[in-house]
Amino acid sequence: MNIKNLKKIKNYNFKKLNKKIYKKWILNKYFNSNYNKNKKSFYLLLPPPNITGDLHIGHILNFTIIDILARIKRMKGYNVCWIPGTDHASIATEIKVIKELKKNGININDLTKKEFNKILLNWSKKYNNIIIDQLKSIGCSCDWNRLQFTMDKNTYKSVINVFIYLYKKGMIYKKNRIVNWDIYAKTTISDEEIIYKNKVNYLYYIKYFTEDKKDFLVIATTRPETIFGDTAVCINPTDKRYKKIINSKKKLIVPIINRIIPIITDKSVDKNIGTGCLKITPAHSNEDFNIYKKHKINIINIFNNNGTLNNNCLNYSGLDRFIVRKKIYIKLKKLGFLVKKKKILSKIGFSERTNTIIEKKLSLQWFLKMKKFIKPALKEIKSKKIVFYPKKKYDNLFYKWIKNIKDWNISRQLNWGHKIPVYYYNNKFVVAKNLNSAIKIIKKKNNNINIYSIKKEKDVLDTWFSSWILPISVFNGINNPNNIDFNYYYPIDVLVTGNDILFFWVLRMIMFSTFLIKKKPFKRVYFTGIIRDKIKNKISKSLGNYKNLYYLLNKYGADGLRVGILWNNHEYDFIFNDKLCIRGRNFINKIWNSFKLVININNFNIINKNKIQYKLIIKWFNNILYYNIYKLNILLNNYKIYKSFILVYDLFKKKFCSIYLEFIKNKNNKINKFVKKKTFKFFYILLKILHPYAPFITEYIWNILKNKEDITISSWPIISSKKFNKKVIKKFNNTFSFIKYLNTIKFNKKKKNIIFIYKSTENKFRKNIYFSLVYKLSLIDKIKFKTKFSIKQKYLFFFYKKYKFYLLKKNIFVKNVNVKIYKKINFYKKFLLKIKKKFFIYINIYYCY
RNA sequence: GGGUGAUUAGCUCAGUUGGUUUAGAGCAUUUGCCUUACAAGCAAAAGGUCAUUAGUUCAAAUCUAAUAUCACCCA
Repeated sequence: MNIKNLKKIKNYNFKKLNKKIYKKWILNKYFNSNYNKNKKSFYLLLPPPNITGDLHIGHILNFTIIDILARIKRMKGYNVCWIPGTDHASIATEIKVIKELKKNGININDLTKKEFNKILLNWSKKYNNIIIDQLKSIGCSCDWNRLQFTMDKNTYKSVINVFIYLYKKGMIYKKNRIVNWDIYAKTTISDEEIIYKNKVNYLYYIKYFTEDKKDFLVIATTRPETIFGDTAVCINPTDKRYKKIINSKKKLIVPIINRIIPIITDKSVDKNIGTGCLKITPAHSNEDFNIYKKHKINIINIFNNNGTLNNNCLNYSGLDRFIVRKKIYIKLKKLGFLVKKKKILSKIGFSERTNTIIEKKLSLQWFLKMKKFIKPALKEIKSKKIVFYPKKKYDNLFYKWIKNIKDWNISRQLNWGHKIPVYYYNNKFVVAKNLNSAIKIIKKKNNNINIYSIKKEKDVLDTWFSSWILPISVFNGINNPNNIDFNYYYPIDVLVTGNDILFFWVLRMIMFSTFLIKKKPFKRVYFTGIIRDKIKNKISKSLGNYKNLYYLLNKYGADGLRVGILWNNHEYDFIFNDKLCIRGRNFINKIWNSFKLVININNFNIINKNKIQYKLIIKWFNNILYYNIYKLNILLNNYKIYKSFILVYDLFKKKFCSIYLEFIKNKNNKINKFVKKKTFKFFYILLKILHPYAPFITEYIWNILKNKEDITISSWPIISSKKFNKKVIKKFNNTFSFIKYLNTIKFNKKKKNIIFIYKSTENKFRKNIYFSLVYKLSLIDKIKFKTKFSIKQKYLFFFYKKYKFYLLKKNIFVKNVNVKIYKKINFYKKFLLKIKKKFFIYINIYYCY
């Protein structure tokens, strides 16, 4: 592009240019990474976004941080391999698609399984493409040759192999247990997918009469509709209130259904909850199920999969659980069994995905034994070889989780996901890679079997079953553990993720990797806070409380968006709004305009004279630039991304633009050769350190200035502490703050202004302040040193730090003399009071003696 | 109930192992400026019992304790 034309362009046109720039990066294969034994590897993994929809601002924060790390490491000469991918998100996607179909008037019950699967597949393709396009538009420097999808052939194969491996080790089993049942999705869900909410509820007190109807117990329950599943009433054996009735060994009659049930005793019953009598419905509560196992009582399931009551519930079968609750309440009241109804506040579990109340239900499911994962994972965490940023105490959290870990329910009653590799025949089953190998195994056991009677397991695996193997499976390290790439790159150098999936994903990856290959899955974990909306809700796909990414990109540009989102400390949760992006865009604009000025300087007339002020300002910026880059590298080594950005922003805008450029530009269009050369040098270095944060605009400017070289593959500046002098920086800082102070004094601009200072402090003053800069940047024309002052008539004195200086009265508007001085006086008055107070106490004590 | 973190300007937040400067930015507000990089800008002003109370110290936004409020995680 012609440089003269550039001057006319007011703003950087990101809409036109960003795509071109990204294409160029891809064409030059800058982001592709291959095995290279001479280079240090740097492995990054994109936490795969769910294909439930497009990306939101929470993803952008996460991915921008990864990109910054990737770009810096690449410039530092590492072989950076950033693997992108998407997650099939079995339950989340399936629910989303069902809802979407419903909107269009399609009921999934009308579709065959094949049709439904086809729709799911098309959905996944569509959103895969959108997500990839969005990742590219924000400038993510991923290796697209290694793109992953958790339902890809390779990952599928890995998942199946892991399942078979664990099954052979005896760690996977099928059993009837109490699980969390989502009545809308009609599947089990994990404990972690339940959200507990405080809700107003009622406690119903119900009379259970003894068989001879002479006596009764009062039972308190929040769920009267479950009386159909009652098979016992349980009391704490130490509860004195019920000693008589327990000893009488009478049995009870369940109201309405008139079932006869025993009274049993168990220490696990809390005497203080309700009346101390607990009705036992073993099929619908974990605690009740445990009691059932101990005491050999009956078990009765009363719910259908959709939350209605089943055939065990008289004429209530087929009705919804909450309708039955109301009906039972009325009936109990009518028959005189109800003692009272009490309002209480209780926590009720909702499904994260469908927002329906979770039902506990006895169900035949696949489980993974977790005990064997504990030891190796604990060992890794205790050794503290995995470093967490920001540095916080996660150890206790991990220990707590690991200690309380239960067997993992890995089966889900869904269509979308990895099918469990199990084949049934004659009420038995085998575990096998595919149907053919299943047949072989079965035939060995029973030659007479009819092949067509063999049926595959319908259930799929929990989404997280493919996620926890991901760091290994992306290199095909499960199917082929000896491959070069896997051994070269593994483990991940930094995992960047939100702290909300610490348990779901981070801990499970540690458990899997340390168990299977006895290696940690990552060296470091960088946690970001969670982005919230105006009312502090978590921004998420399921809430839909975010603006479309393309809207933000069109309005503020990728660079503006990246910079904007970095402007808040993301170590904690923070609230996002558009103002951040405006700030980001304005900063990008500043970069653009500084570029225009630098080009302008290129056309200035060269002069040989070099004034002392220019020498000084270059000395200053030289020092300040190298000092800040030195600090920047320290911050980056400690993974302080937010602070690093603030430093770069401050250095560029406050120091370079506001001070340096303002200083050297002039109306005469003249510049010294040395100044010109230095200015360009500074600008190049600044572009380099800006590049990871704002990759597009810096690349574009670099291309123009450096004649088509690319900044992406330039080298990162590394500065030794010898390149700057802290004392010099301090002297400059003093000078600037002195100038700032002087500028708060209202001078009479028409007269010559002279500062007078005591001769005795001259040396100190000269040591700490550059006079020539003071002359240039303030209204002071001269600094003079004197031995005597006639204060009252002529002069007014001021304090700057330890220095006392004088100005001629006639040169100042006396009324406007610093208000802040009075503030300081107030401060010292208070300070004095404090001391007096202390003295007073002291004197009092003295008098006591 | 247990755990973790937070409380600084009207709003959103920085503030390094206690002292480097009068506790800093950005937005919003007020004032002055279309100046040859930038009005998406420049120059400046106003705005703070650093949640409260006590303690340690020559010195506390920073360390300790208690209290209050809020957020998140777990049961």
